[in-house]
Order: sequence, then C-alpha cells, then structure tokens
Amino acid sequence: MSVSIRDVAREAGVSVGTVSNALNDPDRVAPGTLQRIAETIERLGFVRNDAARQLRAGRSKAVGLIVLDGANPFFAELALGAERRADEFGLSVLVANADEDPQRERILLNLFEEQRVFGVLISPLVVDVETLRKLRDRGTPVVLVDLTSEDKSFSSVSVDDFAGGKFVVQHMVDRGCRKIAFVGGPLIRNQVAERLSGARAAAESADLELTVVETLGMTVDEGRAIGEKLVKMPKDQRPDAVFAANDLLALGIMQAVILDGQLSIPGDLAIVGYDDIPFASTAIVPLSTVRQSPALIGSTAIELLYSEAQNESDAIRQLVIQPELVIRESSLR
Amino acid sequence: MSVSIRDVAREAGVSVGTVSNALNDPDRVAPGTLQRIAETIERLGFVRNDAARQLRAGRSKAVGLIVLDGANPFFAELALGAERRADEFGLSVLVANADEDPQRERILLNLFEEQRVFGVLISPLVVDVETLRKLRDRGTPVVLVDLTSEDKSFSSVSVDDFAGGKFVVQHMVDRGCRKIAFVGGPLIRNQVAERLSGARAAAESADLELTVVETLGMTVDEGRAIGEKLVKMPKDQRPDAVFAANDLLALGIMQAVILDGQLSIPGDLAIVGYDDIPFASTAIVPLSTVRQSPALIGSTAIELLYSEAQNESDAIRQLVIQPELVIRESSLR
DNA sequence: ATTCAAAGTTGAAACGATTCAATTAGGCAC
DNA sequence: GTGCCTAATTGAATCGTTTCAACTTTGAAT
Repeated sequence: MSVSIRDVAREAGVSVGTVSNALNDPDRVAPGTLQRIAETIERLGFVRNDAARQLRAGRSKAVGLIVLDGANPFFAELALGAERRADEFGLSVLVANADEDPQRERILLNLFEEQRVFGVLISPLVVDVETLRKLRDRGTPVVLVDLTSEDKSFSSVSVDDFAGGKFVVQHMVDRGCRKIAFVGGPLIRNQVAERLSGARAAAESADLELTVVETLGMTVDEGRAIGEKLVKMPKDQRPDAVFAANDLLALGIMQAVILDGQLSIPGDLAIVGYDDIPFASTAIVPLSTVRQSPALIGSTAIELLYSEAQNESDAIRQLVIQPELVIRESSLR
Repeated sequence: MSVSIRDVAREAGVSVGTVSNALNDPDRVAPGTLQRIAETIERLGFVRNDAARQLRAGRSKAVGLIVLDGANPFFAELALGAERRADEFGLSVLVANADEDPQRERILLNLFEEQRVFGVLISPLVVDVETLRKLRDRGTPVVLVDLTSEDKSFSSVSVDDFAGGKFVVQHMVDRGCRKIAFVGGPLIRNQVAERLSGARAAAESADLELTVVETLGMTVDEGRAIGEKLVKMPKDQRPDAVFAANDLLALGIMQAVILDGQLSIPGDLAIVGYDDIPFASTAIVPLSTVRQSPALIGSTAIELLYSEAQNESDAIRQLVIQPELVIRESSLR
C-alpha cells in the first residue's frame, strides 16, 4: 500500500542505506545520487514513517505536556512558551488536557509513556510522587510546572504563590478594605493553598480575618454561582473585597455582581484575580490580577527537561518565579 | 534498557505470542497464564511500545487537528468537542497550532502524515486543495472544519457564515444603525469573506453602504489598534455600528473605545462580534455575537472522518450548521 | 606502478509488537 | 485404546527505518 524506503531504493537504483543517508545526512551522498533519490521520492510520493524511525531511535522527539484545564488561556500561553523553546531544541510539544480529572491524568501519562516521549511536563492536581517516580525510573524525565515538588526530587518551575497571595491582600488592605474573602479551590491544589497561605499571612499582619470560600473548580460558571450568593448577603456580612484564586473565577463573580446591579465595583466590592489572562483587561471592569508569565514557565520547563535528559550533574532544580501584581480598575478605590 | 514483551515472555515462561494475546485478547489465554503474565508485567514495569505497535498496525489511532489560532477559545472548544467524540470511537486527538502561518500549517500536515495518523481535521487559511488531495490519495482521510470545500471533493463541517453575517447587519439595521462598518481579515480567509458577503447582502437590501476595514489578523491587539483609529475619526465619518469578524477583534475594539472615554457603547457605537467565546459575556459591555457551536463542529467532524476512513459509500459530505445571533448589551440601543 | 586515504555505497542486523499457520494438550465419546 | 474436537500455546515472519562494519571506487602522492 504505502511507499517505503525500499521502493525508493529500488526505483532509484541504490541501496536502502543510501536513501536513508540522503534523508538524514545528505553530505555523505554524492550530489548526482542525491538528485536522483529526490526525484524518485517526489515521483513515488514517499513519506517517512515516523513509527519505524522511533522504534529504531528508542525515544521520540516529542515532549508531552499535560495541562489541568485546556479552556484556561493561562495554559494556552504556557503551551505556546513551551513550544517556542522546544523548537530550538528540535523537539515538538504534544498538549493533552486532563480536564481537572485525576483519572484522565493517569491515562494520559500512560499514553505518553507508551509513546516513549522525550519527557513529560505536568501540572498535576496533586503530585502523585510515586507514579511519577516510577515513570522517571523507567527512563522518562519529568518536570513539574506551576507547582513545586515538596521533596525536591523533581525539577519544577513554579511561581511564588505565597508571595502572590500576600501581594493581593496587602494591596487590598492599603486600599482600605477590611473584610476580605478568599475564593478558590479545591484546597488540595497546591497552588491554591499557597495563595491562601500568603493571603492569610498578609491579613494577619494587618490584624484582619480572612473569610475562605472553597470551590470545587475554578471556572467562569463557578464564579457566577459564587457571585449570585454574594449579592444576596446582608450588608454587614458581605465582604468588601474578594480575592479569587484565578481570573476565570473572578470574571464570573464580577459578571454576576454587575448583572445584579446592586453593588458597584470597586466601590462596594473590590475584586482581584490571578493569572492575568488576556481577557482580564477587557472585562466589564478591568480586572486587577497577578501576572505569572506563563510563557516563561513553559519555556523554562523545557530547558529543565532538556538538562535532565542530558543527565547533567545539577539537572534537578526547583525554579521559582516571582509574580507581579497588576492593578487595574476592579480594585482601585 | 527498556523492558520488552520478550523479557516478559521469558520471565513468565511463555512465548511472546501469548503475552501479546494476553494484552490484546485476554479471552484466548488461560486464566492462570493470564495471571502470571500480569504479575510479571507489574514486576518488570513493562510498558507497551506504541511505535512498534503502530509500525505493525500501519496506522495510528490518533487524529490530527490543525487549528488556525490556538489562543482563540473558539478552537479550544472545538478541540474539546472533537476529543469527546473521538473517545467514543477509540481515537485520540492531537491538537497542533498553525498560529495563522501557512508554512507552519504545511509542516504540521507533513508531521501528521509521517505519523500515519488516522486522519486529519484542518481549518486551513486558504484551502490548498492540491496538497490535501495528494495527502488523501496517499491514504490519510481529510475533513475540513469551519470551512466549506468549494469543489465538494472533501468532507467538511462548517457554519453558514453568509447567514451569520446577514443576521448581524439585519439586526443592526433594525436597531436604527445607518453607517455600518465591517472589520476583519484577511479577506482571503473564506470564513471572513463569507461573513462579509452576508453583511453586504443585508446592507444592500436596506439600501445602505457598508464600510470595509480589512485586517491582517483577528486578535485582541489588532482590535485595539482599530479601536484607537476609530475614536479619532470625525463624527460625520465615524460608523455608528461595527461588525467585527470575530470576538477577539470586537473585544479589542471595545476596550480601546471605552478607554478613550469619548464614545458610549452601544449609544454612539454598536458592536457585534462573532464566535460567542466564553469571554464575550464577561466583557466591559457584554458583547452581542454569533454563536457557532464549536463543540458541535468538532464532534461532527470526527464522525465524518470516521465514515470516510470506513470507506462508506456516501462518505463525502458537506455539512452546514446554522449559526445563531446572540444579542447582548453592546448592540442594544 | 604502487600505495593509501577519502568518499560513496552496500546490505544485514537491529528496534518491539502483532499475526497466523502450525503444534500440543486435554477432554470426551465410542 | 482410538479418534476427534476444542482450547491454548508457539515462534517465525513482518512492519520500515537506521546504523555500521565492510566493501568499492576514485584520485592524489610517491
């Protein structure tokens, strides 16, 4: 059915080895031969079979990237950063969406291992160190993204979520907010827990209490539900500032509040999100948020993965990027 | 290095054929043997090598999806729809981002062919029928998404962009707009051209002229640039309604106009977008737009691809989905 | 004329799973 | 005990590429 390198060799009157050389190391092949082979390939419509190449090579040139939530632009940017850097190493990136489901995460991990990917970048729900360690012991390097590994045995690129959370609440306090609520979850997600810890630290040093609303996920829909509850609260219980653990959540809350029409943002309620997705600045009220440089996380992760694959001596490293508070209208009062 | 099926066979005291059967057709293998093989696999940490499987099988179980712009949530939803449906056929979906670059599109197409994917879903910049036909002749089924094939030789799932464009301008006319501008591009992109044709038709039947502003791409940044020019126009030249060919563009325009502060939306300027991305409803002024059901496009495309791969008699079909006008505040005046 | 190196070329041996015709074993009936 | 059927198992051949040691040719140096 399909045209193989053998067919090309026969038609061009050379051996298979020569065709292979023509494709992979043209300098080894005489110009005339090269030309003849090129024409034959064109004429027969030969296309390399990657499965055979990979089988021979042992490992693929593709990196598997497993993201938590494919619908979050934060991960789209992270993926883009990874792709650009991977290009420079001659690698490609396969993006897979775990859709916040730990089981799907496991299936994808297995899929990537069966494909003998060059390595895996993963931002897991909860780090299942055991599974990841086994994977690595069998020869697939792993780098954690957007998350630190507690036990320092894996490379990781993360953002200092504690600092981010602290910045947000400090800013709210500076602006005169007294009743601050943190919204996000689930709290077993490391990033969320860290942001909360940072927020708590800032609240404590200002002698304020922090209300915590734990959510199941962090989507626009979930935010809308929270927002609808919020506007129904009596004035003395209602917070005057909401720190949402990501922008999707913040936008949802904002939408519900504005739709209701009773409260003004930021007058009655300040809102700050997290991630600085492109749509934060185009929101009903431009959203204050914490910028994480997802593209930088992605590109750095590829670099770490590459070092680890090369067995460099200091290959295992935990990098922490400092986040940046972006103040827009939603918290300016 | 890596554990192969041969190692498992030796350790378990059976032949390679039996191990293979245990994995692929357990009913053929005696329960005791099955158990022993399972234990050996666990003990040795054996993981199937997908490259070898594929080489033997000839084709992979993965569908390649090439999207125009990975940053557009419209395509994220389309991909999700495709993934869900593919699951049911036992297929998986590889998403690749052409990033609006025809050359990258070509490279990705070749990459997918080298991987002998089950089939390709593509939303090309401009259909290069010749390339796609060759690809198909060599055995890779192709389905066009979000675009019709003019010559009916390819299956496609598209949205009736002409109708969508018509709806938008009709709605603007109904609301009393007299000077309507169409913003989008490049016009060689079929979808954009169709939306414009529909808009023109509606404008003509209302005896209005349509101003056309052709853009190079359709991102938020591009929209902002247009918006900044718009607010500087003298009142008698300025349009009273803008139809942007996608939501990103519309959101960018809206942001620039609001930031400038001179014009009110929709009072002075009505804006309508296209796609109904999740952020259209959370915008500064909730954005009127045209809903396309991207998930439906994705899932339907997978179905068409599957039929074509099965060589079903009526496999080549062009499906056209009707879009729906979603009216929000940005065009209500 | 002889020697030697460099440049091209060859073809068989992997890589690891699947397939399938052939073989063996086990059970049952007579 | 013999024959027969089914169930289980075997192992060589295959997929298409890359690799590499071995071989041939060419041309320059002596």
